[in-house]
Amino acid sequence: MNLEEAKRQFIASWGAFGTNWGINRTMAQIHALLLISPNPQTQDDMMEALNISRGNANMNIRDLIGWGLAERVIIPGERKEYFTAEKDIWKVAKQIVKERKKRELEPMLQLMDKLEQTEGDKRDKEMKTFLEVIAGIKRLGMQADKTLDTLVKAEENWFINNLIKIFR
Amino acid sequence: MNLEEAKRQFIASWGAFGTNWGINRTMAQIHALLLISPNPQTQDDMMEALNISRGNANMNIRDLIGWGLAERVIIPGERKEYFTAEKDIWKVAKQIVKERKKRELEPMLQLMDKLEQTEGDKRDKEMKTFLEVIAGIKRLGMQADKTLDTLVKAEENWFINNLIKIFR
DNA sequence: ATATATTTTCAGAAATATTTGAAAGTTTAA
DNA sequence: TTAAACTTTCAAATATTTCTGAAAATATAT
Repeated sequence: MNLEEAKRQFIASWGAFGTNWGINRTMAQIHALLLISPNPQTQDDMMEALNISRGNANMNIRDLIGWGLAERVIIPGERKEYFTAEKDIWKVAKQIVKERKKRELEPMLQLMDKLEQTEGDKRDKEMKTFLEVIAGIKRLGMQADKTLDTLVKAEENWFINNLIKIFR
Repeated sequence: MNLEEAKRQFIASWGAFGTNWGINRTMAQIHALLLISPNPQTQDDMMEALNISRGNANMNIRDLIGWGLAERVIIPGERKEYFTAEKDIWKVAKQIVKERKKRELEPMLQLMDKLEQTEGDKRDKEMKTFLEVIAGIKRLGMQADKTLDTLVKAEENWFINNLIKIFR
């Protein structure tokens, strides 16, 4: 397989992969494109490479920036804006974990706190089952929260060396 | 808040939450319903509780079973099939990790292996960047694969006690 | 100031994913 | 058997998400 074909396949697969994780295809594809581009890209570069419209490109580039996965680059003397992505995959993964934690785990824990306050007879079977499930989710969520917090602060080597050793 | 309202909200939120993770709303809602139901439920129970059609219920119940998150229960003397879900959230989480790993991580690593074979001049900047990204993803993926493998074999307490201690 | 380049917005169009419901299939009881 | 109870299937309908493209807004150069 040659490079062009490999890139094409990487971008397509990354997009499909994103779809399974609630990330829109174009955003994942733009990210993939930036990952494998040695130089910063303009919006027009991406529109052409991925065959997408101006509006779509613009919106998804900005979402990527919102996720902390891409950033604007100023190139002196150039009128257009350029964009790049962090290429260290470990940092990328940490960033994604950090964002999803903030956007999803934390709100979910708040909901559990609220649902834990449900009023009713705790000897009732329905009530008991409900509260146990809520408590279980909360407990797991809190563990995950703590663990991921530490994870995003960890350095890669530290992570590999320790975690893999522990998990043997 | 009373129990009925709390249940309603839990089911709705679980469904919305699932959506962010590439899981269809109905499947997540059925799962939520089973989680908080002390007794096994029939398809008709679920159709009524969630206001969904027969076909939708049937298809998603079977998907849940395919994910190992629900199972059929035979109740002697009853004609209808009943369904339950594992209520230990730690086991549920492990099961989800196990399935997603099999369905997504493993195929992704296979793709990286293939893309790593891309032919071309390794001194070319485009080529170099591409191969480095692929290698990075592969490396992270393999770590995750190993780690998650051990995770799904771990017992909850063991996990809590060790991991949280390590990650301090 | 004016023109030109570039970015952003957003209503409608298109694509994708989900759901319905009726018909076909299967199982069980008598 | 036969019939009733129940489950499964899937084409079409619906709902949801994503994408387009042209117009508006903004920024930059002359």
